[in-house]
Order: sequence, then C-alpha cells, then structure tokens
Amino acid sequence: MTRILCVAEKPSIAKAVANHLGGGRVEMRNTRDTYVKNYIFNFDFGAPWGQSSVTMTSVRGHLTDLQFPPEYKRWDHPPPDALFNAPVVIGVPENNKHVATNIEEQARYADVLFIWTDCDREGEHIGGEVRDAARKGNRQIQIKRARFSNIERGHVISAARNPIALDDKQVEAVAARIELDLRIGYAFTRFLTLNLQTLGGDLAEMVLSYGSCQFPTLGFVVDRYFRVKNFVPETFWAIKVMHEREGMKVNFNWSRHRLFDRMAVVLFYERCLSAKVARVTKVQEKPTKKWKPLPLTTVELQKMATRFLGLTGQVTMTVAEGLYNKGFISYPRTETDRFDKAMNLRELVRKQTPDTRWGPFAQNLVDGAFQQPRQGRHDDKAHPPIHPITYAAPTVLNENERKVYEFVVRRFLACCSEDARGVATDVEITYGEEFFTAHGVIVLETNYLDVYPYEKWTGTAMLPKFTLGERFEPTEALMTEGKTSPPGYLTEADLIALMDANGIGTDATMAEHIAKIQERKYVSTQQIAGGRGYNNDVDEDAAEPNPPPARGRGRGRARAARGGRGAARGGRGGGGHSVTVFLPTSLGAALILGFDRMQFDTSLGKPFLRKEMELQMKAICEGRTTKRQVLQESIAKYRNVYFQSRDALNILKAVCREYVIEGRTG
DNA sequence: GCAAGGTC
Repeated sequence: MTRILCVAEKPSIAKAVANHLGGGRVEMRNTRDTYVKNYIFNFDFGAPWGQSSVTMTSVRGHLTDLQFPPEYKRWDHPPPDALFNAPVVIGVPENNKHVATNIEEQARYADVLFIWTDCDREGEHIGGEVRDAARKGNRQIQIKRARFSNIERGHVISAARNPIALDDKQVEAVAARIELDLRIGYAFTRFLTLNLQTLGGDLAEMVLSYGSCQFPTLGFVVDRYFRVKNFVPETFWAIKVMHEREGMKVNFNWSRHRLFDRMAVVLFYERCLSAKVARVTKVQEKPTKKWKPLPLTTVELQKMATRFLGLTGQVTMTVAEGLYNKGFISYPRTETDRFDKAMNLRELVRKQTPDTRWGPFAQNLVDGAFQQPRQGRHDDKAHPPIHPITYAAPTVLNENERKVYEFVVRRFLACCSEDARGVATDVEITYGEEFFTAHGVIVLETNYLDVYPYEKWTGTAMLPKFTLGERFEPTEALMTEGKTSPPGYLTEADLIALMDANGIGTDATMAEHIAKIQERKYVSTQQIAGGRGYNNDVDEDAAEPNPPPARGRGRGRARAARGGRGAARGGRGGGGHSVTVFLPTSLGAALILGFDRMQFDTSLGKPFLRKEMELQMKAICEGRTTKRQVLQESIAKYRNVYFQSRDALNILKAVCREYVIEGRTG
C-alpha cells in the first residue's frame, strides 16, 4: 500500500478530515506536542495510489520564523540600517520543535506528502514550510496539495481524490512579506527608540515600535483627531415646511437640503411665502424591504461586538476562539460572507430550537419559514461564514461567551430568515418654485428583526392622506439656520472598518494591532457620552434598497458633509449609553506629525505602503515579478527612507520635544 | 527591548 502523510494547518482540520476520510475507523495517537495528534487510517485516493495507509497530522499555523543571526541582537551595534541587508535565517521556534520533528519522522515512512493547509496565501506558505520539514526527513517524498474550501464530507473526499500542486508563487509572495516586515519593523523600531530616548522624560524608557500595520492604524486615529480639532463650522440655511393633517405632523424635506448662501435661501423662501399654497405633485405608495444581514465575517463580528456587546475587538476574538475550541461555533477567522450551497443550514437552525430566547423563532424557521441566506461577494476559499455548530445552554457559558454566542446565533437565524417588509409612501409637493418631499414607512412584517435586536427599522411613520394635484396651505414654513458639525472621533468599529478598507492587517490580526498601539502608548481610549455623531443604530435612514456595506466609507466625512442634520436628530439613538473612542496621545500625534513634516514621498504613517506591499504580493502570485526583485526594490526604497529620516531627524525630534516633553496637546 | 502572520 502507498503510504501517505497528510498535514493540515491546525489540529481541528486534521481531526475533521481524518474522520471523513477514515469513515469512522481512525486511530488517534498523541505526539510530543500537546495539541497535535496523529490520525491513522486507510483511504482510497484513487489513481495512481489507490488504497493507501494514511497518517494525518497538523501544524499549528506557521511552523518556522525568520530571524537575524545572533550578531545582530544588540541594539547599539551594528547600527539599525545594517538590518536592511543583514543575513536572515529560517528557524523553528522552540514551541514548534515537536511539531517539526513529528513531520520529519512521519515523512520517513511516507511515499507522498499531502498538504491540507488553508487555501489562502498564508496557508500556501505554511504548506511550503511543511514541505521543507518533510523533505528533511525524506528527500524523495512526492508533494501534493488538497484544494478545499470547507470541511463538508463530500467536498473533503473530492479534494483528496483531486490533488493539485503547491503554488510556489504564493509561497514566495508571503516569504517576501515576512522578510520585509522583519527588516523594516526591526530597523525603524530601533531607530525611533534609540534616537528619541535621548530627549529624556518618558521617552527615555519607552520602546517606540514601527510596523507596517501598527503605524497606519495609528495614522487613522491621528488623522481623525486633527480633522475634528481643525474643523471649522459653516453656517447654512434651509427651508422647513410642516403640515398638520389628521392629527399628524408631516415634515417635508427641501430638495436642495440646505445652502451656504443666506441671500439665496431668503429669495427661495420668499417665493414660497408669496405662493401661499403648495401643490401635491407626486404621491407614491410602494412595497419596501429592509434586507436581512449578510452571513457573518470576522470583521463584521468585531464591528458589531464593539458597538453592541461592549467588548473590545481583541476580547471578542479571544472569546470567539474559546467558543470555537469548545465546538460551539465555527472557525471565527473568515472573510467569507456566503454559505456554500451544500451546507445543511436547516439542521443547524434546528439545533437552536431548545433555547428559551430564540428557540421559538428557530422552530418557526424549521417549520417552513426558512430562507436561504443572502450571498455576499467575499469568499476566502478557506472558511465558511461564522455560524453556530451546536447548541450551548447559557449555563455552560461565562458572561462574555454568552454575549458573543448569542450574537452569532441571532445573526445566523436572521440570515436564514426573511427580509422585513413594509410599505413606503412618498409625497412630493411644489411650493413657490421649490420641491419638498415627505417619506413614510409602515412596517408590515418584522421577520428577521424579531430575532435580531441589533437593528431597528426606525423612522417608521404613517403619512396622512395626500391626493395628487391637491393644493393646501402648509401649517408652517420657516427659514432655518444651522451649523455644520465636526465628525466624531474614531470608534473601534470605525477603526476596524478603515483598516479593512485599506488592507491593514488581516481578520486575525486587526484587533492585535489596535491593542498594540495602546500598549505602546500611541493612543488611548476615552468614554464619551453617546448621542450626536455616535448613533449606534445601524442603517439609521432605513433606506431602500439597503446601502452597500460601508467598506471604506468614512463615517465622519459623510457626517461632516451632512452637517447639521445630526444636530437636528439630537438624542435619538444616542442618549443614555456612552461610546468608547480612540484619541492619539501626544506621543502618537508627534510621531505621525513628525513623519508628515519630514515630507518624504514615502510617508510611513499612511496606509499606502501596506497597500503597495499587497500589490507586490499579488504581482508575485501572478508571475509579473519575483520575490527576489520585490525584496531588492523594497529594501532599497525603505533603506532610502531610513537615511532620509536620519538626515531629517531634528524635525522629528522637534515635534516630539514640543508635544511629549513640553506637553503640547493639539 | 524590535514586525506581522499563522494558531492554542
């Protein structure tokens, strides 16, 4: 029999795949690593190997790491710029020694290595690490790779019988990223720390780290801070028309919204007044929907948890990993917002019927109300959207676990439910020569909203009867004055959205970068009273169709453009709760300002560099360039920035002295 | 004393 060694990216995948392939006849053996097990069984891989004797095991993420040789350990010598060209060595860290030797030993007895790492770029690199470890034990071993995007049984068996080759281009792309992050991160961290500690004060003792993700993350916080601080309110004028009928007050919105020219508004307003009566030019009543949410991704989980569960992104991820390891929810690190059609979602819904809170809703879905979830546009080809696996009674979970689990379940049930339905009424009038509209919605069926309290269909109002062509004298017509208001400071949800939109970090690391810049004392959080500018209601405008997911849409900018509207809504969705926002410390602000003022074409505090690295990796994957070339060019470029920074160091020092030592705050 | 990316 052919002997085949299978290696997955993590123990849970090894176990699941082994059980599918082994068909229940699987022997488990411990290894010297606490988490990694070897599963032994037979499986028919089809041609050319046929019935084979299989050992299935796993690594635990990356197997190796990249390091500088010991002579680069000291910070004072050689100077940090030496790290741009210093040799680097691949090693197996101490906590992975047993994992590596397990693969090496198992490879000795195997004819074929079958790699089952996740089908994403990092997974391909991990596959490369596994290949190298296996070859150490057996130079002849054949290398194959499974292509799978979920661990549904049929899919796994088909992946086993249709192996592909490991994609060296992806392996190289990730290797380039690893090397650049190491060199640039270490060099600039030492540079900043050594040079700024001479200023004394707090800086004498601090580590000032630079990283391709942490610095842009800091940059977002600083940027928003200064946008708020430097905001200059503008006065605007508008016309407000209200009409009372059938005991209801109907507010009409001016089609021009508002103008910054008072005389113009006076003119329009006077025309309205002299016209006296308004005429109804359109009455439209049509069915409307509020769409149910998309299947849950990691980024969305973190945004929702920071908004509604009172948890930080990092705590959310720790809790979600715990729930995953206990088998209550699926793998919590995923970019996928569409379920594979082959998944038996109804069965997962049925498992939730025992619950007192959402059980009846789940039962109703089981009894026929079930609807296939919406299909988002993202698929990481490695993991399904986050969903509950088994039912967890509240008594077996701690407080945070209960919150996160409840959210995951409610989100899942909402996805398997139906859109909310209503009727929208739109009335348009002309008054003077101006157009005004009123919008009303009556909710007919709440559907998914019944199980998903994190969203509301607000603004629900019935409009009294208006008839096309009728004329009436409005109860009230006023010219109003207002001021534009500044954007709000960044909330954690805003920050995660910005990182996501700019490709800073991954679903697994975003929360770590946010924690890192707090640990470094670059930013701090502050509780502020909720209300204007920090409305937690999602989709507050209940627009139809729903607005696209807010990727990269700066909330602050949008709000600034809408100006006084927030003020007009004061209180709604706000009052009562408080919101956590991120503010830069004087150190954080000084570092970003310092790099800004040094005015390089390559600005370290901006997200462009990370995006560029992302594009370079893609180019390597597509064969348009090579790891060697990317490294050569990028290292030269960053080395250049390094020397420019060294030459302009007095600028950076001056800003730090001013802000950190002398305590300037703005 | 330094990065970012996997995973436990």
